[in-house]
Amino acid sequence: MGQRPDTGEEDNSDVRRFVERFALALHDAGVPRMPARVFALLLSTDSGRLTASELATGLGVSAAAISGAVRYLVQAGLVIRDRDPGARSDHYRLPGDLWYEVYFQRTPLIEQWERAAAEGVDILGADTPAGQRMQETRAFFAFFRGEMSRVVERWREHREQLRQAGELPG
Amino acid sequence: MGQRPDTGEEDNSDVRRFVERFALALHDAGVPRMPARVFALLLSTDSGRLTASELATGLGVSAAAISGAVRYLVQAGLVIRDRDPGARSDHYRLPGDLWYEVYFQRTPLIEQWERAAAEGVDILGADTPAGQRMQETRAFFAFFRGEMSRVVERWREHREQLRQAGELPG
DNA sequence: CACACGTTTCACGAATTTGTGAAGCAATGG
DNA sequence: CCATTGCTTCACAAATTCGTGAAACGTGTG
Repeated sequence: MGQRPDTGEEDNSDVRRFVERFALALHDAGVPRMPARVFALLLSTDSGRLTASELATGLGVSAAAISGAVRYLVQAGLVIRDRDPGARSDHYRLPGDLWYEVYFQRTPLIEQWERAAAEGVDILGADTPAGQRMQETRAFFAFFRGEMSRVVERWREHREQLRQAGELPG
Repeated sequence: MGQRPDTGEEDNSDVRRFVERFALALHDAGVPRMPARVFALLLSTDSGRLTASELATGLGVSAAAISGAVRYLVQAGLVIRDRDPGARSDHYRLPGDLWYEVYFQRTPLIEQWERAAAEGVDILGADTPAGQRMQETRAFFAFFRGEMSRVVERWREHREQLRQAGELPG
């Protein structure tokens, strides 16, 4: 954890325990284990930006584990890979507008659910009780997808208010 | 699948494929495999209510697998266990207001995330960049929890509109 | 009351996920 | 140009999850 001053074993141990705990919560939400740990570690660093080597050291795992994890996170849009000109190392960093991006990246997943439900209506029969329940399920996902867009826009507004009220750093 | 007329192997096979597909989507969202399959099967039956034995037959698995799965779903509040007086079998059914209940049951999970983030602020230091990012994370979850309550209330209204417009069965 | 039924629990094998060490590959820098 | 660096890939072992069959348990019914 090159970005954190090492203020002692106990402090470091608290942070590491927190990282693992947060990663478990992400895992419960469906994120595979190593990507969850990488994301939680990035969240817990001052820079929000680490090399693969730093990630491996910070989590106490091999470079191979990091390679798989960051591939997942980059593909999911949860982490951005960049590199300074002339540098040897890729850096992995959090999106600038973090939670906006995280939830924005959920949209294709919800669309996928919506399509699955729509196909379910055909398969089950639009005039059957099961088909009608599935119709409602499709309508819910369509509705939810639209609402999520609005929620994350409102989050930005809300965050701005919190910043002006001094409750979040600006 | 006692509730579905068996209209032929191909039709049944489509439904079963759909169930497995939907279950995979639930699994991607963090639901363990067997509970996801049970939930998807209940969704796909006309009654939305099956015994353990019917669930086992419908999914082609053992009674033991169903026992574990329904324990998870009942504890998560996603399925309700009931029994007719004098019957030998428990039935497992979907909540009446399905998607309202599903998302309502997510609230404790969001609260858990919020608490984890609050603890992270302490651990990382409220005046560090990492701590401030975690402060924003906590604020996001608090905001999101409130918004989710509103979203599911709005869903009910929206669904009522769809019903009156004839786009959903009433 | 005895028996059958409908699970649930237990012990464990099968399947899948996770993460490793070593080799391979691409590119940086002297 | 070439040695070194910083990964990525590969083959596979370790860990975890998943699901089974059999036994145990609780209860409904004749």
